[in-house]
Amino acid sequence: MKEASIVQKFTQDVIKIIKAIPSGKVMSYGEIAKWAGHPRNARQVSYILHSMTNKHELPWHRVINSKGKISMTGECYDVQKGLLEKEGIVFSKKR
DNA sequence: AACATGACGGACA
DNA sequence: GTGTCCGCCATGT
Repeated sequence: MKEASIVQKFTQDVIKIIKAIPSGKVMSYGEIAKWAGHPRNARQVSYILHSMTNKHELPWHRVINSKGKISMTGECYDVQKGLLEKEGIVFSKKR
């Protein structure tokens, strides 16, 4: 009875996809958004992660941008890099 | 309702 | 391959 449920449909879908990411793999926001049925909502995917990270155990560290690198603003970048390396993931050292 | 913001993506120089 | 600009769209004020 809440239209919000429809909006969260996108959120739930994104969460399910991210949780389905296998170890040693990474997905870009655009890819996830496209699989969720909203190929232009890459930005919203990042927004969802911000909202869910502390409520769901999402491997958000496996979610990166299309450039194959982490974008985040802040120290979290270092945390992600460490987690990714622990998963066996390596990306361009430049930038 | 309108404006500003943002863990992005793609195109262009 | 790197740097810069524009566009997409939900969320917050």
